[in-house]
Amino acid sequence: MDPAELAAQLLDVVRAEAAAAGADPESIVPEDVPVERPRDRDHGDWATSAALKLGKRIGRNPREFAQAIAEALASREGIAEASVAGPGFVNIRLEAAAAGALAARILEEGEHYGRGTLFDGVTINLEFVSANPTGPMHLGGARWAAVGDSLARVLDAQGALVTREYYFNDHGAQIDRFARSLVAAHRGEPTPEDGYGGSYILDIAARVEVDYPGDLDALPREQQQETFRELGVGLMFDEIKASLHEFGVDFDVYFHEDSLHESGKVQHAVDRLRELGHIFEADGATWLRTTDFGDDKDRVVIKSDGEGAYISGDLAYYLDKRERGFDRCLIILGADHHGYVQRMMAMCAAFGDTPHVNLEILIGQLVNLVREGEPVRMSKRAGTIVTMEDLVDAVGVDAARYALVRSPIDTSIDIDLDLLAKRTNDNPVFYVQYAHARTRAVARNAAEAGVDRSAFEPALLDHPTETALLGRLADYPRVALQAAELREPHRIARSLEELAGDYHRWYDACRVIPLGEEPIGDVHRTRLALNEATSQVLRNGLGLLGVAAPERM
RNA sequence: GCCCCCGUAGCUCAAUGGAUAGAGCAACGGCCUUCUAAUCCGUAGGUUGCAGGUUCGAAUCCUGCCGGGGGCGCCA
Repeated sequence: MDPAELAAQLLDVVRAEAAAAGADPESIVPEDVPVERPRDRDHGDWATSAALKLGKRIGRNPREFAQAIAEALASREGIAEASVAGPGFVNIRLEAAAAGALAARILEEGEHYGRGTLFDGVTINLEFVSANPTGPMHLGGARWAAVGDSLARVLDAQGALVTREYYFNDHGAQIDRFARSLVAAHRGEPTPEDGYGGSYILDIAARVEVDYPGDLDALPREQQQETFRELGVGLMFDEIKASLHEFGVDFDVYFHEDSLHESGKVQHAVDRLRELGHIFEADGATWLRTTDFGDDKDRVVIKSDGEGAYISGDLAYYLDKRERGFDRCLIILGADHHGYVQRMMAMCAAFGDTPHVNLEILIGQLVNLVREGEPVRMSKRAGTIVTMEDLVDAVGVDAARYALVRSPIDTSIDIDLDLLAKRTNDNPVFYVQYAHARTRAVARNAAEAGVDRSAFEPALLDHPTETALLGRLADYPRVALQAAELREPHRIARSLEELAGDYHRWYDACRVIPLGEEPIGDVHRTRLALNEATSQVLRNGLGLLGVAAPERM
């Protein structure tokens, strides 16, 4: 029996009890009768706080109500025991056979176990990273790469049609500064006041010199800068793409901001908003009346010099995404951009869309670099950045991705490269990966010893570590669903760590391959199924994180 | 000044409004002639920043304060 079946039984029972108390059974919805994993395993396999939640509503004392639920539940098939505890919790213990049957189901469903239908058929555009091509990928970008890619997988597992998109900002003043820095490097001049330092500028400048077929110094200054801009941005972008690919993150669409301006999409978006009556002219500029939609001030869309303001690109980009047919547009932004959320939502509403539904912005906190306990200020311009490549070199792709995806995005995280490089064992990714490698070792040894899966007797899976392991496996689909609902892939990682712990404890207590002269029995064959089911769920979960599930370690 | 995020074990961090707040690392003590000891078992470690409030129940929600980070342009 899995939680969904138990929940159905529970709802049935609670509705009957509610009716007996004179309440309308249909007023009781599944959300009122949660099936939870008790924190303390001694309390049972599952628990519900339904009596506490509903007691007042239907006018019954919670403990008495819980007692009635427990009694009705205990007589149901597959349930070994149901009892009342504390202020009105109902603790439920399943029969071993009912709990153990899950192992067979997981093996049947294979890589589909844990997938859901929350976003069936919904088209989602997930934009993340979108770092400016003015320098290599830094730690912050690496965090969004890890989180964004994992979130895409988590949403996909709920049936969504996800497009991973990178907004490539190749238009505007920052790019100009980048180009001027390259020119300065080329000429051996010092870095311009507002330019970018760092050795990578010298590298890129040198590569532009090699790539350019003609004589750079024969070009007029303006054209020279334009050449450095075009080639330099291209090189930088290729480098970013390569780093991301190395990191296991590939995008479906790399969207160039320049194309918005060149193709008239900015004008199209402004025209559309004008039709809707949200545009006005003042002080020689064109404005969007975002204050009608909750923004604290109106925003300039077209500056008085005729150039589009930054937001004009966002307008055009958002409209373009919607016109490409995406139901939902998700954007992961760093905390340094949180000030844009309000105006972006206002913009979304101005187009007639629903903020936080058609457009959703996830604000992630920053990654701090720490060295010997002291924070190190990272600055692209000063060249004191730690790149994604540095991180990968220090700890490897799996450990890096895992470390970045294992925390909720609204907490800032500290990365100490020296620490990670020295003591890579303190990264829990190895704990989880080791559990998977162990399942494979057991499988290999079982095959050699002649333990097969010709029998499956779930009632034999009655050891406490087996009950615990099965409960965790049963809980996995709920975690996957929750990760998608809350856009929190870190929940997958945390859950896998718990699963790995349950597996290691089971491994320690229950043998798949008999010892010595002991004959192979159905208990061993059945345990092999549990081993394979655990292996499958670990693979599925690590797959959602984009972290490898090794055969050996 | 206003806005957003955070404050939990020595460290890094978890925890749908639920029961005795949990993991990993670090510390200390145990288990390998047995499917991988990167495992497992045990000990120690806490006024969940502070003060109120909401309720059967608060780390979680509300208010105020303290501390840390970030943001508030016709920059991008």
